[in-house]
Amino acid sequence: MATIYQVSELAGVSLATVSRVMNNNARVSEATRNKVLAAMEQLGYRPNSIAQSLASNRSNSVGILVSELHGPFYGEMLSGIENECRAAGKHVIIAAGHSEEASEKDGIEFLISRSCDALILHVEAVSDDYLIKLASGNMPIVLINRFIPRLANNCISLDNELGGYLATKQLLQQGHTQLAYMAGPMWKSDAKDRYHGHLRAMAEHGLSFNPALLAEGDFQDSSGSACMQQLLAKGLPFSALVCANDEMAAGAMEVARAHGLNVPQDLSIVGFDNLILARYIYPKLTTIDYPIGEMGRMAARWVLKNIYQQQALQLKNVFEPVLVCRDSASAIAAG
Amino acid sequence: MATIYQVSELAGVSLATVSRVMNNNARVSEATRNKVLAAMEQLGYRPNSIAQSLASNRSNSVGILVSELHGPFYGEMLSGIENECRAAGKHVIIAAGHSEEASEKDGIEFLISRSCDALILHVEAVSDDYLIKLASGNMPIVLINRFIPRLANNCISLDNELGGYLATKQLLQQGHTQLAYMAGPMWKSDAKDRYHGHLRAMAEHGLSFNPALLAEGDFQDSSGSACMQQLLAKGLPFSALVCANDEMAAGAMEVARAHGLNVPQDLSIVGFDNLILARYIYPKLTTIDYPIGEMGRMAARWVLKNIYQQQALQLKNVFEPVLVCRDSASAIAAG
DNA sequence: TAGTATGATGTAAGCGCTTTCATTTATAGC
DNA sequence: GCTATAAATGAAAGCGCTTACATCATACTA
Repeated sequence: MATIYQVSELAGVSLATVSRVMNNNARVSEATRNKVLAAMEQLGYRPNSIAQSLASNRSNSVGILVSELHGPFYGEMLSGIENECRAAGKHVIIAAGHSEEASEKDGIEFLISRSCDALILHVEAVSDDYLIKLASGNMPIVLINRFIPRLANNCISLDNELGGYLATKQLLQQGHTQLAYMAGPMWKSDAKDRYHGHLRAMAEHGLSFNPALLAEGDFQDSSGSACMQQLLAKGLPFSALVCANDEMAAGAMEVARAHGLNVPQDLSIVGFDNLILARYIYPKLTTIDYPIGEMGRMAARWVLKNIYQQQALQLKNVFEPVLVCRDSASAIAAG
Repeated sequence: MATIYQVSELAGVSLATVSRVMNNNARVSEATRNKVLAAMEQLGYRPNSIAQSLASNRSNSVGILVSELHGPFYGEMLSGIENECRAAGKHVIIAAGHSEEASEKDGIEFLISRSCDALILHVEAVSDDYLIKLASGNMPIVLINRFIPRLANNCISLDNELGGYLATKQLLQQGHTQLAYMAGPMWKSDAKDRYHGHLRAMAEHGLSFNPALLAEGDFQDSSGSACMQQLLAKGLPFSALVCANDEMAAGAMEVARAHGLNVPQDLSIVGFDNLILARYIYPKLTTIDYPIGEMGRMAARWVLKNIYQQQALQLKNVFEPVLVCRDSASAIAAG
């Protein structure tokens, strides 16, 4: 690979001048600029971005930490971020945190040591305090899907409570009165918030929540199946089920079908996230849309605006989920 | 951030010695090593990997180019690669090529300029020649899901032809004789190979292929729906449909259902890829398993073995797909 | 006991770029 | 034509590391 030095020699100018035309951050005469560009062209010169980063202490790359690289949810998010960054000439470096504290911290350290200019984090296991401390350092961070009051400006989050509320309200409005709730792992704030939304809707309709109709899963479809088994085993009647995410809803639906229950005639089900699979399962899942791709894009914009000085961008910190009506929930049968 | 210099000062040794304990590639006395480790600990030292890369001309990171960041297929693949690399202390830098030649080349250039030690590429738009030329340079590359004879050693591929054959054969063995085929975009080699497998199975069973029962889609579910419409519109009878991938199968299934066809009673459908969605759609999709996660892992191992000298690893270049029987294909109804 | 491996550590020259500061050259004002 | 000012360029010092190579101490050999 040609280096800046060879370019400068060929063009008959100094290193500094070549650097100037690359970065166009200082005046260079038109004639010199052309000489340099020609030399670059001729040598097939490509700047070594590692060296640029070391020298400038800026890497033009933003670090992203997600829980997993697979799964529809993170894929959408990554894609949103990458698109936006790429369009602005910034690059992404990705690490996975696997929802484990040690691994998340390790990933963050890695991204920092990689000289990222900013970090976009989707972390779950790490504490608020840790993040607050991190944010007070000199690495800018933006948090996706997490809300920490003291870091409100750095958070791009969804109103999960509202989502839980909307999901439940839909069922209530369809006449259901006996609802079961399948929660996500309660140590995750989104799982908790969604559950609280559910409770609020119930209360608003004057219904008391029956703890026996609550099951706690882990957001995976297998746990949706397991929870459904549990719920059914209790023998308590319920005509509707609110699931804290789509995957558990899919697992639950399968078990329901195996038990001879028709969805939605015998049991209405509402999910949460509006993953791609919600359109594939049968019947198509009524769910709450989580605009994660859009939120990823917004996080990227946050970075572009705050770190790369693209002032014009409009930011939005909290997104509101909306209900997507499909076929898995219907009005309760007469009687 | 503390630098190696401060560590060396605190420990009372030279820069070189600190570097030696970090890399453990030279003997350092136990006493010195401990002093250095203690100093690192005390300062919370983390090596600056940019500087390491620049100095050593190795980055301990492998570049990955995928077509898209979202979608179940690439997610699995990325996840497989990341897991394997992470376990070996290597990191991944990801770029998306969007199946466009310019974009793929650009991504490759980016990864090269980032001083990756090797590249794992899932490219579709770029020519064989380009890749052969690239491989002859000094950046090691491994290709996933693509087979180029002259680069056979660098290819981790699936026997797509066999997959197409197996899918078709299953249907044939179930007694079907009138099969339709829904292909992927024929300019993609995997789409072509799968189709050829189909033809081979047909020929083997003495059946001639009816071109009117061929539809070419683009691997997306919407095109699966569109192709199914086309096929149905022709009014030609067929009792089974082989789809070049699961997503088109899902789209096709929906349209079939809308036309009052029961799957599999009226129409058997076989997909390809065994994406996660194959288990979610109803009826569950009979399909060909594409072990993409495993192949990603293998690509990572290729790099570990060939670039990072982990000799012990066992490599495998071509994977064989297997049939996964679920509920969307059944023996043809009597008569 | 001198002579020689051998192990442990230090010295210093880069890696390819950015950026400050100094210097040269062009432009304008009078 | 001569100075004051601005514009264009060059020189050189890093950025935080790695890695020959040199040096020094120690342990063996004969």
